[in-house]
Amino acid sequence: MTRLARSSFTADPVTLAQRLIGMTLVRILDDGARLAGVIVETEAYLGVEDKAAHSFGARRTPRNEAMYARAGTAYVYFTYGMHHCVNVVCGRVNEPVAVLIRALEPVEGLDRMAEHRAAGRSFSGVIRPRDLCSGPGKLCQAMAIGRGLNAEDLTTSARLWIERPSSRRQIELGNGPRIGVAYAAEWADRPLRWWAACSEHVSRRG
DNA sequence: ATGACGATTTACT
DNA sequence: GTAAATCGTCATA
Repeated sequence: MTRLARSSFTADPVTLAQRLIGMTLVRILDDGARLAGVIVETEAYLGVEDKAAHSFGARRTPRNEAMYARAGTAYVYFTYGMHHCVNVVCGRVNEPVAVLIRALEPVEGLDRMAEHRAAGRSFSGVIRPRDLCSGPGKLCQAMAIGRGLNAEDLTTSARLWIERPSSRRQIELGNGPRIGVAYAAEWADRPLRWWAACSEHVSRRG
């Protein structure tokens, strides 16, 4: 497993969203524990023209500032009053495009992930692996990704990065409209979401 | 200062 | 399937 370098992130978001499927997201906790999951679902956000993107119309605020940073920067934001989502910034500097990581197949540290997911919920019981990281908010909770990791440089960070597996089989991809962007008018139906067709860990199929 | 709104998840009918 | 939870952010005044 080798960490992805800057050059792997400078692609356009449509290319990167597909390229990231099958890569591994790695998170090192403060106590040194290692959590990891294979990326199985992504969405591309195309920037100033994209009505679903936080950077639509070249909007630039303290919240989305990280979208304007170098490719390979993490953009973590808080939404719905209770969830975080993590993106990988790509493209060129000052071109606010990114890829949202929507689901992981958990592979390391499942016990710690379950602890994180169990916190603050009424249901107390066993959490099935497929409920650990099968959504953008879920995976951030499971991997303890919060505001403290916003603007983190994934190419140099000791806490968060992406690895390429030593051997990766060809992965069949599903493709369809993005989730939760009905407000984006003609951009709502554009097929900018991809997932690993064989995975049981995606947030939704079709 | 105020109000509307989420790149979601969960519980419940 | 539908609806509630919950609060930071941003546009407007």
